[in-house]
Amino acid sequence: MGVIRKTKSVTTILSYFSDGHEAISVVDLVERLSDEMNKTTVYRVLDRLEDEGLIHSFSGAKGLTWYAKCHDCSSHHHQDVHPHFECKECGKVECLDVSIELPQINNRHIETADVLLTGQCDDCKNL
Amino acid sequence: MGVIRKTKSVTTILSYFSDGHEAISVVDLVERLSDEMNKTTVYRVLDRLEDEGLIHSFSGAKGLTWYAKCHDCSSHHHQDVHPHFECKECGKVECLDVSIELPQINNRHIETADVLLTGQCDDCKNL
DNA sequence: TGTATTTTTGCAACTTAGTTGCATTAAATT
DNA sequence: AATTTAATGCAACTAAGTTGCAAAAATACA
Ligand SMILES: [Mn+2]
Ligand SMILES: [Mn+2]
Ligand SMILES: [Zn+2]
Ligand SMILES: [Zn+2]
Repeated sequence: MGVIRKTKSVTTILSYFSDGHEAISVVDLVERLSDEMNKTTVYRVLDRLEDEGLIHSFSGAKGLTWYAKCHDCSSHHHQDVHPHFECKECGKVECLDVSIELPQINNRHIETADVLLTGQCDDCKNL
Repeated sequence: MGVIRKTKSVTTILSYFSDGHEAISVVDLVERLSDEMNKTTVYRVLDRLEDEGLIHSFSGAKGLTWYAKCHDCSSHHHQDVHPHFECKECGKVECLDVSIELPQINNRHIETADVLLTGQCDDCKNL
């Protein structure tokens, strides 16, 4: 338990995740791998990689699912709590290297905070 | 321009929005109104009501679209920037009466912040 | 080795939220 | 009342994601 099998699909998909902070949408990945593997496989491999704490998923502005590399997670310890940013101009999505403090709200017990910021990325700002 | 026509559908749908802060998912609304109006009508009426600043939409944890009443918006001025809360136990979704300050992020121009908090609501906490 | 067992993959069919085109109905303008 | 405009119903569609099952690949183990 707790070790991902490095099948061909796994290796291929992992190679799409840069060490940086840029995310990939599942739709994009399915499209780009369409003549290499089935979309069901893409979904299932991403699922396993997330279970093992290698990548994490979140929803973008249009409700699509995005994945990005985890930096300090494992299957036991999922600790990647940061905002995500989506550029309205070019559509790029990235993890922000900022930590989120869970707000205290009256009469509620807050467990998670999903923060999605949108605006213009550096490239698009300077056009 | 800028005035919603109070058709039967509009009145019926508006009656589902309490003056409080609880949200309704579109799916739920479509289901509850299923023998009264077509789902396309529900989507279109919600759309119009949002355009006029009477309600606002956002995505819940499972990617569904939710709507809630706006408190200080109009068709000209959409100003309802607050976090939303989804209870993991009972599924209730509500607007939180707290304002969000847009974070400053290096090299990016942030325009909007969507914050979704999840956890336990008051009712579910005390079970 | 070779055989049995387990895991992964492909494929087709399905589910579900949301959208679109078009004809009909209702409301507002004149 | 006749004309114009906006709202609705309906059926068909789109797109993301899921499921069941059989085939293929990887692993275990005699
Ligand atoms: Mn991230
Ligand atoms: Mn709200
Ligand atoms: Zn950009
Ligand atoms: Zn609750």
